[in-house]
Amino acid sequence: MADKISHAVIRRLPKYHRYLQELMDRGITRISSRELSDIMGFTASQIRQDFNNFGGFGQQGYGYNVNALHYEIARILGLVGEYNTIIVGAGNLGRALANYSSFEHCGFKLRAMFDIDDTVVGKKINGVKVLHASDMKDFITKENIDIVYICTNKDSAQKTADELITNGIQAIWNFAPVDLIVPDDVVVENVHLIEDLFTLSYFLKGARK
Amino acid sequence: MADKISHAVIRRLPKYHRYLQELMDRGITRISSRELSDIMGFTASQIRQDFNNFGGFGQQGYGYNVNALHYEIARILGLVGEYNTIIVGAGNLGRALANYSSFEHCGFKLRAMFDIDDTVVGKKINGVKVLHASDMKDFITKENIDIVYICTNKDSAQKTADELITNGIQAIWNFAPVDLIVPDDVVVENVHLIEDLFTLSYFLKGARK
DNA sequence: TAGATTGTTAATCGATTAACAATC
DNA sequence: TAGATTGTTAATCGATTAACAATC
Repeated sequence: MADKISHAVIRRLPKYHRYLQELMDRGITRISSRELSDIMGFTASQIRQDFNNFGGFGQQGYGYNVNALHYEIARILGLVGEYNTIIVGAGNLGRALANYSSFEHCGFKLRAMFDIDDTVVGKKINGVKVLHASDMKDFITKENIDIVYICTNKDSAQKTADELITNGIQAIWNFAPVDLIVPDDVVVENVHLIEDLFTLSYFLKGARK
Repeated sequence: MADKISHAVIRRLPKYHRYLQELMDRGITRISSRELSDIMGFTASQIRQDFNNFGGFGQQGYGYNVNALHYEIARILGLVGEYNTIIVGAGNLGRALANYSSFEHCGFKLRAMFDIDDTVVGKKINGVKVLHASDMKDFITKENIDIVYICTNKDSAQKTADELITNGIQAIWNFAPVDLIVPDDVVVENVHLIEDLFTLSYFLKGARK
């Protein structure tokens, strides 16, 4: 337990969370690593290894309690409380994310959006105000913002990130097609959609040959 | 060269493509693995290994020709021609993707959108018609559709995928929060946004401790 | 108790890094 | 030719899988 958990393990946690949620929804209260292996496609061995990075959540001869395990993983992922979030860039993508209610349901509360375009500033999207980017600094500190979704174009992304970090932001969800340069204590999660599409293209080409 | 290229390598190709594009835009015609290492953050050794999976694109004592290398990677990724695409699900996410012109610029041409909701069917989004899902089968075959973006809710995603595959679709970009079950010759690329957000939450929680 | 299944150590596998001979 | 840098082999590192003793 403890030490440094590998990135590979952490990336699997949300998937465990999702499948355990589904089991709960179906009223299943108990599951073995073998059964979880069957439905998730990881090996039973890997599943046990993964969980044991964080402690012994199971019971020999029985398996895992679905509810308890789900809760533990939620806790590990930091999903027990709420996060305050904002979106920078009220273009198509920013607006789509604002309309996406799944994040809200999981505790990621959208407090405002920011843009520099006067045609959107002042409007509301899904009940959330679009403010001018010049008000961002004040808003972040006053409203205790935890996470920022960067939905600007690629040329503004780094400058935006710099300003956010200066004002204490430690978590950025970056949708702009650039690799942001940030200090060690800031975490960035990139969503580079076009790169996923290219990967798909690679395999499609292979399948056609 | 040849054999089976590892998934890890393939995932890096789009990033090489992006950085080489940038170098081209800046008028740089030549680069060494060492220099590329400096700007991309991969080791020079890894870069050379990666490229050599596909053949010797460099020249000893000189490095790599940026234009030639960029072209080779585009070719490997299958980005030389065009793809016909459709979107299933004209909700917020589907509409955002339809409005996202970057994909078009890279050769992924959106031919139509499909939905079952009469309030959107018949409308146009960014110049693309929203058709009724019942017309999908015909459209796919007539218009030679290569790639489908699934933007339905999670309950409809598998059924949609099944129908698509029955009608010959071999590449799916899945935005619904489920793991689609597909035959071996069908490629699926998942975008599970909420899982990325959970990962961000994990690291943010860690940074705060 | 006997059976089942975890927790955990050891073995294997694959990916990354280092080193260097080949060669432009 | 001398210097630079690739292509490629060997060494290392890390992650996955297998095995099994612990134990519920």
